[in-house]
Amino acid sequence: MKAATLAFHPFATSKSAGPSSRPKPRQDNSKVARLATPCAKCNLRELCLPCGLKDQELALFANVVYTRKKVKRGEHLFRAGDIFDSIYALRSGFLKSSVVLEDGRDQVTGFHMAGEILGMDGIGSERYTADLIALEDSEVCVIPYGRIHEAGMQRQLHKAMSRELVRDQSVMMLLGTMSADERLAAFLLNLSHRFAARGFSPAEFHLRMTREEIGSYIGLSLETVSRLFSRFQEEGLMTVQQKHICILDISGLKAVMVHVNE
Amino acid sequence: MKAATLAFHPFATSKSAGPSSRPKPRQDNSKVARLATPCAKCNLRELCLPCGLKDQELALFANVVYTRKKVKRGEHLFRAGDIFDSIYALRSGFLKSSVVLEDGRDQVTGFHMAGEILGMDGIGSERYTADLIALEDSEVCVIPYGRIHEAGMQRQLHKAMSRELVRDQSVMMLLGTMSADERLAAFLLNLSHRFAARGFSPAEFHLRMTREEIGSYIGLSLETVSRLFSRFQEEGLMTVQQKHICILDISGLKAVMVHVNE
DNA sequence: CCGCGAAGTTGATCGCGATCAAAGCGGGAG
DNA sequence: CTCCCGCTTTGATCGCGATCAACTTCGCGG
Repeated sequence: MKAATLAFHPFATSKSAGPSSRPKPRQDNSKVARLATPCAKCNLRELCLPCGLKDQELALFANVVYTRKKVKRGEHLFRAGDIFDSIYALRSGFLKSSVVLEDGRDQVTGFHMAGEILGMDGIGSERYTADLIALEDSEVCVIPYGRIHEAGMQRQLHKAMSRELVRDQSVMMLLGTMSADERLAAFLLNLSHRFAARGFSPAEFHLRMTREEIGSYIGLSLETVSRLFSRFQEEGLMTVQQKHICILDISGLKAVMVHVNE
Repeated sequence: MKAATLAFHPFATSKSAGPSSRPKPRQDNSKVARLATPCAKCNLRELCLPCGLKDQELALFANVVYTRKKVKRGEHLFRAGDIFDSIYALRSGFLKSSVVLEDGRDQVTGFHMAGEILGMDGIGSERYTADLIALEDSEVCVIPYGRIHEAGMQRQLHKAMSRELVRDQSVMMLLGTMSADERLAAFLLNLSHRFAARGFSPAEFHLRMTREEIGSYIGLSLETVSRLFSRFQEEGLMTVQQKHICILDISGLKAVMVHVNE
């Protein structure tokens, strides 16, 4: 069911983009500036929204997606309440989404890596409902929602949204029924899996987020997250040096999720 | 932004359906049995998927939706793993969705009432990912996913899915950052709001689910849910007699969510 | 090079909510 | 009607994870 591992390096693609003098996209639809890397040549096309399209359809889609946008570490791609007009395909980098309650409490609701689609929460209400913040310098493709039908992309969009619904289900599961160890183990396994699907090592990677952000996402305090990292290390499941993670015993981690509570 | 209160009673509509000899829908597309209540006459059209469609488009949509299905209390509409082919519009009744972990733990992931769309989690993987179980005798309209485009309903579907994404966000918020009192208060306010949008009293209603199901949904034990009901009653916020709920002080309930933790 | 602030680690304590247990209550079947 | 079973309530206890606090490490800019 899972597609074969892809061998490319999306996080290293946007370095040669040149100086900051990027041309404004023109309003003239009939003759817009083409992307240096249109979808047909994009490393992420097996993973991104156009996934599964034929060449012909891909060309149509490329007509709609002709703008890129860079978001520097710490900056917002958009904020909750901004009016919705586009969804975004993450080309490179790493972002988090978070929502804020009236009283100031906030929670991280997701971490996003290359190939994922952002901003779909805005379709329903014409406004985005979450903040999207870059955890490292990132680049997205801008997909104007109003033109999605031109490309016959509705099906793909349905699928992307549906997959997000399913992901939310597992997070609800995690927050609703799992103990602290299980949550962290599940979180790490999820990251590992997603890195692997992008051609990176499933065992060794760099955390882009702080302990506090992890804790917020999985419903724990930052101290508990830190303690669990230490304990997993003692138990030989992994090594942790700051944000550099190395999973030594994947099946051991998986076992945490069943063994702990017997 | 919220539509005016609607005055109808979807939960009382399906009684006169007669004996169990309901005709099988025919395969012949050109001349299918028409529904007794097509979308154009349905009480739920302001709330349901075709919401916002013009008469003409509505007629197209009604061509696609020509089957109903009854689900008795305790029965499944579908199960996690079943192959996906249709989404469903809930016409009357009340259902829960739940997912099961390998080790048997399960969690309720949602409660659903008239006008809501079910099964969208299946679009991404061609399989449903949750169990859908009726908590009272219910009736749904069957919407074959493969024919959705005929009706030009993609936009509406996007919106429905997006709204569900946003709802999931608030559940994650609830599970991730709220205390027990806040969770139950938020849950009650949500129910109240949804009943009101369907023309029922926002203050007085009947819970279709058990304490255990509530607890599962909001991440608490059934005992804690029960204790909180008792406490809210002592505090004069509401009355509880088994499953019959009466909210006496809505703003008091809202205040629980900020006042408790100062 | 040093100094400073942000991020992370570790320890000690406390309280919320889970868990175990036992007693009411209610509704449906015979 | 009565019995029975599932749901609910209430009590007593315990443990996980939050919180408060102190200290360390890292990264960055001057």
